[in-house]
Amino acid sequence: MSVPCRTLGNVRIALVAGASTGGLVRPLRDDGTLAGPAESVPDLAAYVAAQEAAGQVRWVWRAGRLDYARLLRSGARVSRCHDVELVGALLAARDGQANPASVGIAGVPRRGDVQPADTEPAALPFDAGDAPEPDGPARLATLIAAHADQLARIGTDPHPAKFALLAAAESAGALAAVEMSAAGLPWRADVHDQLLTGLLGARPPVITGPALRPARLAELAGRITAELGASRPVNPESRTQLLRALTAAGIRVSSTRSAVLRQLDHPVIPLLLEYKELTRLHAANGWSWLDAWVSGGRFRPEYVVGGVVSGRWASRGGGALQIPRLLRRAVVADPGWTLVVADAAQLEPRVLAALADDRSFAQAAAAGDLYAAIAAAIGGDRSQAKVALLSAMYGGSGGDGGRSLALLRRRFPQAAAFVESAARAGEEGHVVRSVLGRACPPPSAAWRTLTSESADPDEARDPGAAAATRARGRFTRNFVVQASAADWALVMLALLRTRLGGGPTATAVPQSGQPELVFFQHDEVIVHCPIERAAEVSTAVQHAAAEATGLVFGDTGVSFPMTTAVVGCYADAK
DNA sequence: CGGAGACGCGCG
DNA sequence: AAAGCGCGCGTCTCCG
Repeated sequence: MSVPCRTLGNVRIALVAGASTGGLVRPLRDDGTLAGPAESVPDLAAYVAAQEAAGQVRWVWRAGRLDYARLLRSGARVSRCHDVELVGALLAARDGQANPASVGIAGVPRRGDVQPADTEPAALPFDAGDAPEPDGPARLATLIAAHADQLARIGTDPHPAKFALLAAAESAGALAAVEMSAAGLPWRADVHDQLLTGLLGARPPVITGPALRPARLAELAGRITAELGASRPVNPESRTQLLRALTAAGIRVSSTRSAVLRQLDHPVIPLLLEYKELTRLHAANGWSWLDAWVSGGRFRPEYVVGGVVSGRWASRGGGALQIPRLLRRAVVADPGWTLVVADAAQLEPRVLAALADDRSFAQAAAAGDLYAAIAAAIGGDRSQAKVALLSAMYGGSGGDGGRSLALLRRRFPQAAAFVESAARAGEEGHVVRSVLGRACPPPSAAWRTLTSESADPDEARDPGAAAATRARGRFTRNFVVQASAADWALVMLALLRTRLGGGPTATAVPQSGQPELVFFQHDEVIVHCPIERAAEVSTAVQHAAAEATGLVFGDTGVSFPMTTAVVGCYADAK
C-alpha cells in the first residue's frame, strides 16, 4: 500500500480505474501539473479511503457518475472532486460549442453521440470502455491533460473565481447524486399500494396482451361512454375518440386538456376530469412503477447532473423530479428516523433581487413572505403580486396581471431592467450567463436563418420570425434567473453535503446513524436522519444556505431563508 | 412493427 | 390582443 502523499497546499490526485479492482493514480499540483510519478494500485477503493482519511484530496477523474459510483459500491466515500466530463460541458457551453451535452473530455464526443459532420473522428481514449489495462497510462495522460486544459480555461474567464466555484459545485453535485441514488428515498410500497387500491380498486391481474384497466377506471370509462350517448365504448385516453364523441354530444371544444374541460358545464365533465386524474396516477406511478423503481424500501432514481441547460438536475427513469404530491404519503422515515425537508422559500424572485442589486426589491426580499411584501409595495393582493412577478421572470405580459406588472416595473425599475436586458440579449441572438457563469446555449442555425436580417421584421408580414425572436427573449430572460437559482441551490447542496459528512475529511461508508441526503429537487432537499439528530441537521441547512448566499452573491441585502420541516412523512412537510 | 411527434400532465 | 420558463414520461397517432 502506498504512502499517502502530503505536500503544502491542496492535493489533487488523478485517477483512472482499471478493469478490475485496481487503477492508476498520479498526484497533481493545484495548477494541474505533475507532482509525482504515476502509480498502479491494486485496490483503488482502499487507496482512496486511505488518502481521504489522511487529509484533503481533490480527486480528478473522468466522471463521478462512473468513477465514483464504482468506488462507492466498494465503500469508498470522497469529499471533493474535479469532474472532467461536467466541467468540460460547462466550458463547452461557455465557449460557444453548439451542443455541449454531446461533448466529452477535451472536446472528444462521448460514445453514442452523433459525430458532427465537420469534425474529424477522434480517438476515444476514455471510451475504449471494455479495453483492458494496457490503455491505462494513455487514459491517465489524457485525463491529466484535459484537467490542466480546463484549469487554464477557467483561469481565462472574466470571473475565474466564480467559474471555479461553479466547476467545484457541479463536481460536488455529481458526488451527491451518486450518493443519493445509492441511499435511495425511503419509500413504503405498502402505503403506496393502499393508496392505489383505495383510488383505483384492486390491482388488475398482470396478463400478456393489452393491460386491463383497474375497476374504478373501467367503471368511469363506461359511465363516460353512456353520458356521451356513444354507441361504442369511448376510450377517454384517445384524444381523437374523445373529441369525436364530445362533438357528437354537442360539446364544442378545441382540446381535451383538463383546464379546457373544466370550463364546461356538462355532466360528463366531472367524470372525465376524475378519469384523467386517476389514469395519470395509474400510468405514471401505478403498480408497475412500484415494481420497477422501489425495492428494499427505497426509491432509487438516477439523477442527471447538469441535465437541464439552466444547471438544474434532470432524472432518468422513474420520474424522480415529478413525484405527485399525493404519493408523498408513501415517503416515510425508517423507525427511529425522521425526514428533514428543507425548501428555499421563493428562491427565484429573491435571486432576481440579488442579481439586479435592486435595493427596494432587496428590502422586500428581506421579509419572510416576499410576495406579501411586494403586494404591499405595489398596492395589490398577494396573488396578484405573485402572478406579476412570475410574469416578469417568464416573459408574460400579464393578462389580468398586466396592471400589476406595470406597477412592478415602476416600483422596482432595476429588477425590471435586469430581466428586460437579458430578454433583449436573447432576442439579438446573444448568449447570457448565470451569476456563476453558466452559459445558455446559442441560438440554433434554424433560429438564425429565421430571424436573420433578410427576414421581415414586420410581424404582420413575417409572424414566424417575430415569434421566434420573442421566444428566445423569454428563454434568456428566464435563464438568468433560473440558472442563477440553480447555482445557489447547487452550492447550498454541496455545502450541506460537506456539513452532514461531519467535515471535509469525513470518509468511509456512512456509519449507521449518519444523516444522509436522500432527495434534491431544484430548491428542495430531504435529509433522512435519526430523530435525535434532526435539530443538528436543520441547523446545518441554515448554515449551508447562508454560506451559499455569501459565496454566490457576495454582500447582498437579500436573504435566502430555508423552511425546514421535521416530519415522519414527506406529505406532512407542506 | 418501430420510431417520431403531438399532446397532456406531473414537478419546480 | 394574447401568451409567458424549464424538465420526464406515458399514450395515442401517423408514417415509413
